[in-house]
Amino acid sequence: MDKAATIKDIARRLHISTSTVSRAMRDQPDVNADTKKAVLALAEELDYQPNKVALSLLKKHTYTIGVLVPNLDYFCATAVKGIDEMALEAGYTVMVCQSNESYGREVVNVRRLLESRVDGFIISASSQTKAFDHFKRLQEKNIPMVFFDRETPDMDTHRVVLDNADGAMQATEHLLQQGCKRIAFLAGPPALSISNKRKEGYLAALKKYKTKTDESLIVHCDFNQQYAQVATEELLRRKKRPDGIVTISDRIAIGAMLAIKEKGLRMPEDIALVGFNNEPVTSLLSPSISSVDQPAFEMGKIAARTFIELLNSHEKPPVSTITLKPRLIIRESSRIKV
Amino acid sequence: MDKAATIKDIARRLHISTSTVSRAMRDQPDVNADTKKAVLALAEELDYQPNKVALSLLKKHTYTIGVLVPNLDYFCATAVKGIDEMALEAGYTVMVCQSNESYGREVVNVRRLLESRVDGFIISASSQTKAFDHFKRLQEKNIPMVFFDRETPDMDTHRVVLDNADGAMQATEHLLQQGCKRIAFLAGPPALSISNKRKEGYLAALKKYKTKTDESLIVHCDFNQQYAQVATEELLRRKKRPDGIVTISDRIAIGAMLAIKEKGLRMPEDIALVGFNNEPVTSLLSPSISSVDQPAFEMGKIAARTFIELLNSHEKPPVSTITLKPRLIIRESSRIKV
DNA sequence: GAAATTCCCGGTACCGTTCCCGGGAACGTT
DNA sequence: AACGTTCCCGGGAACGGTACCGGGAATTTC
Repeated sequence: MDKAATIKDIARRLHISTSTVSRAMRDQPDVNADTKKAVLALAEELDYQPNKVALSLLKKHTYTIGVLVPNLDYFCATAVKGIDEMALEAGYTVMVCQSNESYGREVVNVRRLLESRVDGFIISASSQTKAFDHFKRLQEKNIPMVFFDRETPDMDTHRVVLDNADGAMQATEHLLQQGCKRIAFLAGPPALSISNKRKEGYLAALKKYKTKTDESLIVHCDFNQQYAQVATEELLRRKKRPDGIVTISDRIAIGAMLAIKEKGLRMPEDIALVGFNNEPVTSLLSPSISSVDQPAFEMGKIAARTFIELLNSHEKPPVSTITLKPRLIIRESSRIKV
Repeated sequence: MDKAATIKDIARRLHISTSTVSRAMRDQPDVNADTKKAVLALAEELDYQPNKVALSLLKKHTYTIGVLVPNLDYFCATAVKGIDEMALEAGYTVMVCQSNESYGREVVNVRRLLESRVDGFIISASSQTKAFDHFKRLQEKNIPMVFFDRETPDMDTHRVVLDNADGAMQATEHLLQQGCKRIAFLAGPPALSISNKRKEGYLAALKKYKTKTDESLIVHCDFNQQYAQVATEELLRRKKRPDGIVTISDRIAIGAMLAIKEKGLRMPEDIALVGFNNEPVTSLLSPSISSVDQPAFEMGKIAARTFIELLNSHEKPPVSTITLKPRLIIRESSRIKV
């Protein structure tokens, strides 16, 4: 890379001081109109761009946000797009790191981003993360951070989350209204907050409708479509098989769907199904799959906005939790024509 | 954010000079074993992390890669994952910017990343980009860059691309072998290199099988599923409707599929269909959609590796073009049982 | 006409780190 | 005893930019 033009180059060629050039570039007072014009002209000619690295060193912030996500699937990619949008508007750039749902990778990524001196973090934690020291260290250093989607227990942080319980509740309630009597719940890793919240909603709906809960109908299947398929096959082999399934993700719902089709059962007549995320694919399958929609793009934008407000306020604001509302999208997989 | 410990803090507390601390931290000679131990211990205690920003200023490189992609859909997200993987391994961090297929946004992103002093760029150009000044300026400044997927005409740059012509050729040839006589081609924006290359492959296959080409069967439909659906509806309304469709993306193929289903036509008996990208969704639809698989993850990894090699070699290596091979995955949408 | 004000500009320190150079102390070599 | 090595260490400059302070010249004010 050729060395880029610096403020010194301009100063030298114009026989003025770097201070003056600096002032001229930033449209500050205390600089003659003619010199300013000369500076600006030469800057244009040399394609001068202020060196953000030097500024970062001086001002002690980098105008970059470290974004930590488990992956870049539909939901996260959409959320990242929202973050990006907001960040760009506010003059920030974004460093995205994927943990691939691995705790070790997450720790490494935090470290790297910290070394790069990001101004703070926007985080959706890996599902395998059970220790939170790496996050707590950030908190001790008073580094701003905002969590979104995947919450972390035992930490006082800003969060932007979905009302997960409500989402699962809507889904479960819907199936109950359609006449389902035995509703299974395909959950994620046992330690995952969103999975547990959704389970609460599922249980609450059953309780509300005075349906007895059967713990054996709750199956943990990671985020794996394959695994979900196997788990569903097992469910369908039981003598008292479920007539409805609520899942915590569309991937899992698809796994379930494959198992149901394989078995030759009809959807929704024999068994109704609801996914979570409202990925575009759900509307394309046949039958199309009902799913709980979460405003991913919005969530990203709000997380970024919260983060930036956090940065700009110097008196530390109290931690806030912003909860967004899910919306059940009913499709063929659960619409029982009466 | 609390101020992080610096090398000066350590030096002061140990009554030694910053030079010595610096040497100790980097395991250099010319430092006594005891002092080194003391430095390391104190560094640990203060959770000292070298300030990369200061280093960047001094060394004139930031160990960050600017990644420019049109979006984060399946293909790009997978490629970015490959880039990320490779970058992490080599000690680089990645700044991902999405252009949302907008030329203006792309220009802005180049500028921002340049201000952030990334060491170079890995780029897949926006489909709306027809002027390349923003890229050429990079080239003039000798800033390393590698293009992947979306090529740019008239520029001598390193590239990692798919053999797009071959991919479309395989798809078209396959349909011809299945007995299709009138094969339509759903293309992308007319200026998009990958679209044009694939068109060439399509035409080459027709020629090879001595099938006469009909320009009216080539329809440009952006990357829009909706538009593809409308375009296909129009195709199907013609008196001499096509009996096969080759598309340049799975999104477009899905649009086409919706139109075909709407019309009540059978796939593949009445009309056969092949997509491009081999997104997971293609295997889930019914009928499942044949698609040309491209090794996105690999492409990302190779692009990153090429980029890093480019950085490390100081004598400028000649521009290289690495071409990866596509692989046609045949599914129900085009498998005609004879 | 002296004083005060305005208008411009330059010098210097600083951000955190590395690198180069120089030099003192201890040791070994003749 | 004089010299050369080796081992450690510190001082300064540099990276590119901004902020603060101080000051000369021109202009205004009384």
